Amino acid sequence: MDDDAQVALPPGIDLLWGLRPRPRRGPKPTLSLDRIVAKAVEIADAEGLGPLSMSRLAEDLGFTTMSLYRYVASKDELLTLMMNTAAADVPVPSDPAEGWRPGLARWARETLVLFRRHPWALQIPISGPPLEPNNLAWMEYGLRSLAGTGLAAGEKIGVILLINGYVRNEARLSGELAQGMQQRSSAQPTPTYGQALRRLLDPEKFPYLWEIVESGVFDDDESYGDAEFEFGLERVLDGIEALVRERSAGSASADLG
Amino acid sequence: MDDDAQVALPPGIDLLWGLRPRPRRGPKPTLSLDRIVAKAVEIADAEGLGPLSMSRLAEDLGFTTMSLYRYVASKDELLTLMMNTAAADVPVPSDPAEGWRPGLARWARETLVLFRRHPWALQIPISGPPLEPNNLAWMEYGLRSLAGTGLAAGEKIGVILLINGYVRNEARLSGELAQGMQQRSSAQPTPTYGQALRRLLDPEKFPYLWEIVESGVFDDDESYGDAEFEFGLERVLDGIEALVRERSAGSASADLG
DNA sequence: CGAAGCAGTGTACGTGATACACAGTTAGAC
DNA sequence: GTCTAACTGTGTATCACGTACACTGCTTCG
Repeated sequence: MDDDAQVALPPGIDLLWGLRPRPRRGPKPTLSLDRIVAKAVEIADAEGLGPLSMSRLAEDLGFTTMSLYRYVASKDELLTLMMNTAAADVPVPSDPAEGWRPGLARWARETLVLFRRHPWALQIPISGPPLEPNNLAWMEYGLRSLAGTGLAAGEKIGVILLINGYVRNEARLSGELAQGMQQRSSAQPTPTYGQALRRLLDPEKFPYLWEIVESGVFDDDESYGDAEFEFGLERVLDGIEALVRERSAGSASADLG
Repeated sequence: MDDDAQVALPPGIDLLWGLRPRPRRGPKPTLSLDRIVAKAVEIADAEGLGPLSMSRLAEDLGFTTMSLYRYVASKDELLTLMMNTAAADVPVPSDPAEGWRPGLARWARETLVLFRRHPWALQIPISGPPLEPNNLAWMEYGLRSLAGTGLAAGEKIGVILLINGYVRNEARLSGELAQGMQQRSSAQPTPTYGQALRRLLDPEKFPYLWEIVESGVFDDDESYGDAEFEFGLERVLDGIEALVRERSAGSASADLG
């Protein structure tokens, strides 16, 4: 009648929270979970998720493929562990006097750094809200900034998800762009986005798009930089500020009663 | 010295724009590209991208696996074609008198419908900006609303990408939630997000998250609905409105000279 | 009318994830 | 101290999947 192992957790989550019993007998392990995950992250950082196969990973570690399965139940589980590791560069506790807005902005920038450092983290298929300890710590970090705002619980989550979504999207866009540039500098001649559109588009059928193409914005590779990120972030924060003001006004009058 | 086939386009793009020569001799085809892509979309809509294998697809069509390769160069190409088909429910030309804000809001809602209908479209690995005709038409549709705003070309693109990103994120979130609910109703007992967090979290290490957990928002499956979408959308549009106002004020004074 | 080009098929290969059984190793039970 | 269960690293095997290649029979153009 213990309720500990009652409900199934997604693969790898129990391991991350130390809920999986450690082996007691047997030979000293030569490999280790940490080394496996670290190497996997290293490969994914450098070459993406595609070239990361269990055999490739094992080879880079100097072991056989199957040895990895002594530490990891499946590749799926490995990906979960990698996700947790990617979020391990845990942000410093922010100054409590910092306002919610600079706090969230800082959170957003650090999240962007995370996704730039580990672009594959955007492509891991996610089956639900995060349960990895480091990812939850990251969320906690964001929530801390909202503590004094008087927002309802659901609203706080909404704000966190909104910003996280914004950052993810920016990271994805700049990642795609970087990928395009990389391809262009490689062997086969891939055209610029602007070049491709000029060749394909019928100006009469796509007048508005054509106008943009003609402006030349699509021709330089440098489009999506930090300035765009900061600008969009401010827009999103503006929207949140409206909500915060509304709530703090309401709760202030209630508190003053 | 023709410059037509000079530069390489991503796989499938040439086909979509009618740039691939049609075969002249040989037996009458029994299969067709349209049927293949339609069936592929059907499978992906119903079961996701995972179960969509070339053999499964062929079987459902009543042909052999290899017959598909008479119409499609690779699975990658097939995915591109599917993407284009997903965006085929082309939006009606909007009333030109409609303001930019309701126009963009409508565009956002229709994009959300697209991603709800074809959740797999969010998971197709994208290597760059869209080149599929229907996806470009979709973009064009969004740009039309921005015609009278006086925004610069780069800003218009930024706005379009911002909204598209917001919608993608909301669709992803509600998709994940639906997936979780589906699993919960299946055989193995998967816990609610709230249940899982209650079991894993140390309230002292995650005080802010714990507060949310205690509030119960994580316990009902109904969290992410249309109300949240509309709310967040209005916030994003608020941010854009600020930009538009700034630009129209500037250009107005310039135009009046 | 004859051959070039093409549709659908069958076979085959390479890769990737992973189940399973085996040999050597180690920590406790007696 | 000894025995054995538990465990590590490995080799082998299987299955699913994407796709190259060669074959047969049909169609259309020169």
